Amino acid sequence: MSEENKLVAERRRKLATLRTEGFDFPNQFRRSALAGQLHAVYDDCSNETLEAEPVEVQVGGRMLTKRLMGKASFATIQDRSGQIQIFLQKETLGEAAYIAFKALDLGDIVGARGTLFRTRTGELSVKVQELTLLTKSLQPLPEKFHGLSDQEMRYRQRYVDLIVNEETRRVFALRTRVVQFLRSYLDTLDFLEVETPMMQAIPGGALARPFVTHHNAMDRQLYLRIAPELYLKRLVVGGFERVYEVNRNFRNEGVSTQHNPEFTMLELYMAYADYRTLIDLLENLLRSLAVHVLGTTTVQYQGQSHDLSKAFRRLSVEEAVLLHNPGLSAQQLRDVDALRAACAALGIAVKPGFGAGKLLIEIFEKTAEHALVEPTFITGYPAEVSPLARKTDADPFLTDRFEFFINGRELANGFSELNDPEDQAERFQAQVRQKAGGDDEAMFYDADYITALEYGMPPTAGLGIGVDRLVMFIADQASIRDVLLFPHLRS
RNA sequence: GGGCCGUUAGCUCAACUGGUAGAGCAGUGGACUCUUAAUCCAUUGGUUGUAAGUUCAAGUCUUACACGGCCCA
Repeated sequence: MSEENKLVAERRRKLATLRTEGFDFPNQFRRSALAGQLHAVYDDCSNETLEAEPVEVQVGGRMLTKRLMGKASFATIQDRSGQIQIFLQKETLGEAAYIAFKALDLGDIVGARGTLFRTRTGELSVKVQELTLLTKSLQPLPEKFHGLSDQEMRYRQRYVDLIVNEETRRVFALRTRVVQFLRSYLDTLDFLEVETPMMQAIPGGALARPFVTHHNAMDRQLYLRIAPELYLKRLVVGGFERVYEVNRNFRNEGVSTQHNPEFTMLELYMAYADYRTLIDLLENLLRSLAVHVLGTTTVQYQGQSHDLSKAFRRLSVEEAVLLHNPGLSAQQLRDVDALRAACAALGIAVKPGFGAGKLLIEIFEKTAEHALVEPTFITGYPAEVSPLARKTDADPFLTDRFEFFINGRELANGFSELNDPEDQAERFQAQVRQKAGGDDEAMFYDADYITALEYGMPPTAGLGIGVDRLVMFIADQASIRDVLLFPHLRS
């Protein structure tokens, strides 16, 4: 926009006038109370009580509504705790101050000193003795009734969304409580929170395309991490037997309602445990989380009710595939030719290098995953697609791995860790062959990680939880962008 | 990557089969000492996402592009 709009110009004129009168964005005003506290403490107080023993307060916040009359006015100010109404009379303030108040704009940030009272309709309010403009707002706020509803602007100008949309504030406050809960839950179990590199020379721990960056001083290519896994397991080798990390992973893929290029993962590693331990841990964690942040084990998600107090469903990949593909038999699930034919019938594009495990997972994702609506643990993932997981003793085609689904979406992934350094080296080599064959999501060979395993990692299980998706579920949001303060958008 | 939908005043939305773009809020001026989506009177505000095209005439039809939303891969 070449010419600034008239509403902004009007406010700039007001600011220029204010500056000539000495306004300088003052910062000495201090509050004695927040709106929410005042409501909590005094909402039950009668007006007689408030007048008998006057409560003087200093409140401050953004002015969101204004109801002007000739000699008295009401306005609402909002602080981090909520809103409170202020009442301004010409008689109390003096004529000049009252006129100055009338010239304020919605969105201005003010400080008010006065006493509490209750209006005739019973609303707790502050009768203002002195009003101070603290910050002049130059940009007009969205319409007061509908708020800001344009999705793009809500994401691009999240600060405006937060000012005017209570629901947005609720979701992000809830997100913070979810993350706090995850930390406290693990801290209680004697897990140690750690931080590991986000810039890695060898990106590992997941099958995904990495972002590439460059370190100028060292003239080296670095990758943004796709997962913290290999570093966290090095710490288990080091004797940190219970560790976790909560932070960002970066994956160079498309954007959707379920994907953002940077997203938050909680990964935890627990020595002297196996994947079953972590299935139980996750089930308990989710149940406790719901009770802690929502006050109930019944979670409503997009019109669907999920009762987390019941034992979660458990099913193997192969069972799920057989359930949704009546034409396939158990024997065929290990038969490359049969699986290849099934993929062709389902319209799944496959590559020549795909083995039975990879083909099986393709069929699972196409036919079964979306149907996992109720909370479900899926177990028995093929070794071919699980290069860091321990093989199942009785059936080395599979690994001791699980994923957790709600509403057809993967929320978590865990397994008994592969701690045999020679097996791990072979799996890395298989990945390198796939990468050479054109699979740019395949893993690199991480020699130092093998060395770490050669020092000996105790039997260990690990779990990763997609925090954004978990928050989507808990906060009943359909899009990942609604649980990310600043989601990725094209610029 | 593919399909469908959307983009109009600062914001929320109208504008029928193509016929010179309207309302509410916000703003401006005025009235009003208990309002709370305050009310009442008056009033300013638009290169209809961008660029082409069809037409006497385009917000409306066509094409391309940009950005967004939903669905699919």
